[in-house]
Amino acid sequence: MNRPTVHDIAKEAGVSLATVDRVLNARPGVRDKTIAKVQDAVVRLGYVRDTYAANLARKRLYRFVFILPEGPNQFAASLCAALDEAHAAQISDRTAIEIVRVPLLDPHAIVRRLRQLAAETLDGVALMVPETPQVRDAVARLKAAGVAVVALVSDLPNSRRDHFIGTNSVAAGRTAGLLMGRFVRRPGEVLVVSNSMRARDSLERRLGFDAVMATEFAGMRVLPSVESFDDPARMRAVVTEVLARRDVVGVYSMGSGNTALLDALRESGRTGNLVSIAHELTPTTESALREGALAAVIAQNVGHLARSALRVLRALCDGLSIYEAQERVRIEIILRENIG
Amino acid sequence: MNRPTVHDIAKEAGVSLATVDRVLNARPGVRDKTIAKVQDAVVRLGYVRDTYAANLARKRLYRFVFILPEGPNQFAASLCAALDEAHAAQISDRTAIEIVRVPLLDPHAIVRRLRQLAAETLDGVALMVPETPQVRDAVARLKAAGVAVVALVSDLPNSRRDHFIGTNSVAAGRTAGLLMGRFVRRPGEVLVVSNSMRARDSLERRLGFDAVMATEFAGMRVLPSVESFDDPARMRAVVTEVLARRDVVGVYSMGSGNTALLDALRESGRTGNLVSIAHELTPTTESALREGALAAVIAQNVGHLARSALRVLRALCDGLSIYEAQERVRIEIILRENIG
DNA sequence: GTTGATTTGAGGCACGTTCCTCATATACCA
DNA sequence: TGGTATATGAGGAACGTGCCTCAAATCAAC
Repeated sequence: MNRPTVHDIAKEAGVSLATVDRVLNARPGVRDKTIAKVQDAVVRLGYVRDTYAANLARKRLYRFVFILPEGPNQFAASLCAALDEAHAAQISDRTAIEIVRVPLLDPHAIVRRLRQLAAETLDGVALMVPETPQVRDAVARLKAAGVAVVALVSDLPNSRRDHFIGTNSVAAGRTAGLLMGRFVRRPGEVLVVSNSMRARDSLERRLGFDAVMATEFAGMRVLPSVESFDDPARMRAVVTEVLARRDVVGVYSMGSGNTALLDALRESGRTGNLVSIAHELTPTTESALREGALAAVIAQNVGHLARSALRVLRALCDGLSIYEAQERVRIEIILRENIG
Repeated sequence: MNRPTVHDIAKEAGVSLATVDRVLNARPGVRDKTIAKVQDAVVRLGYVRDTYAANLARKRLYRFVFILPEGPNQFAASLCAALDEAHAAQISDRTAIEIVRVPLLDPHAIVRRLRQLAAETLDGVALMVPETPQVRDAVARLKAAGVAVVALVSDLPNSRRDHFIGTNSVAAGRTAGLLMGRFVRRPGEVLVVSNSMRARDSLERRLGFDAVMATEFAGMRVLPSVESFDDPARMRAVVTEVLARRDVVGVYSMGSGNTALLDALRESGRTGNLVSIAHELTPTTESALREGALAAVIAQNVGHLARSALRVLRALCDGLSIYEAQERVRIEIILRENIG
């Protein structure tokens, strides 16, 4: 009736507790035949190790490192805050986390930092960095050293990462496109801005956005992406100029840098008859939503990202299966009325 | 450095382990002065009981009952499935759950069922039922018997429930209103349908919906609510008639019964130039989204509801604080592109 | 100053697991 | 057949907590 324990396994397999333990923890010195007997009993009884008791006995401490972009990135900042909060709330969790900020645009710095991580003192790493060959190598090294690796927010599909925690950027872009098409009430042009089209996320969002706009809202012309390269002044200047010269009915901001964008929009005095859509809920985008300068925000819940990353890393360390339904990060649509 | 244990508390307070145990578990036979000494040490060291070790020691089993509406309610069905899934995934959790379906429209049956619950064999109850005086009394009885009580999906604000897990219905209605106003492209009338306006949720959704429509989209006229009383035939007939006679540009479905509504809409052949918005993601609404018969669905994630209910009930049983950020259920907007 | 009640201390066993040690049993090889 | 290497068994201590018993200390009231 009750959950079977190691004792039950020992009895069922007709071996001693010590042997069961050796098998369960893959320690050497057991004949294959005996291993099979034990594993058989495990299956028959449906034994599942009590992780908490095991962690108690071995005084386990999960040591995780989070690699996040540095710089004036509000999204990364709120993700940091969410991580701290999740970590504090799960204080009973035997988990130590370290957050490392790296310059996003310098792949070598990222890899240098990854190399410094001593695999012996590390159980898992969560990475929010662009995929480069160097990063792929670094991931392979970590995996070879037995460290769990998850990609966070932005996937590393061609690396050996164990798991990706985040949303599908193409679908997010499609969602933005659908909202844009339905919100805009007259034909015209749509301005698309981004920090840098080198980022995979921006590319994929654009892909999805364009696909929907082209097939379903052919009355609107989507202009080529305008890049700001993390320079607020440039963002302001470019946006101001385009708004003045062209018949813009919508603005889609694919990346960060929304503060400068919104300043330019407000200055133009056209927030009233423009549909603007941005990504990620930050203090900037939230207040813009409330005030009406942004029509919608496409977001991923940072709290969810943080908690998922911690849960998935732990499951990977324990060799447990991952509860996909809980870890799927949803593409959220935030309007003025459902911010809370 | 490490988490303090009861041993550390004993040392810090200058008392024995037994006394610390008596204080922590509120057992009698300790002088007030000594209690204070121990509690002081707890605060000084920041002691937090290791719930897992405690549960291990006392072989704790959490026994929860979920009261959900019976009948052909797709939302309740998917909530059931989500509960089963959450429960299975958290098998290591020493939790036994029982799901009881009650006829929603019969308050007496609900209360009769609640009376049958033996408080001695029960740690917590989650209720998804309309608030009536009888239900309030039943909640008070459960609380008096030391049972944790949470309201699920639909709040019981005037009862003694410990917690509410769900969304703000007024805000959900406002969100629907905002979407309706922005999606509809010409003046006209909006049809609002509901199973029964006696349900608090429907009333509150209508309130929010009307508020937004009136203040921001005055060009549209919102018709009085049409009630179907859980009768698919009636729903079909009424909707078909209204669509034929009036200049309807949008349909807002506040409750369940979407299958019949969608049948009527499809039959009318007007899904193409109607904006229809419904609540809750079910097989019916999901396929309607994909096919374009529904423009949007306002939803709460049933998986999240289920997991939150389990977590909150456990936290209540253990006297732990609730991690609000994780338990806040969001008002989700689902379009064709972000269903996943 | 004694009595009796209350409060406190000391310790042990349990929970399910890990990780030891030490002794014994079995298999293999010469 | 003996010797050696390998497998297995038996048992114990520990992790942090709960819960129990029994004895000792302290206290209040007489």
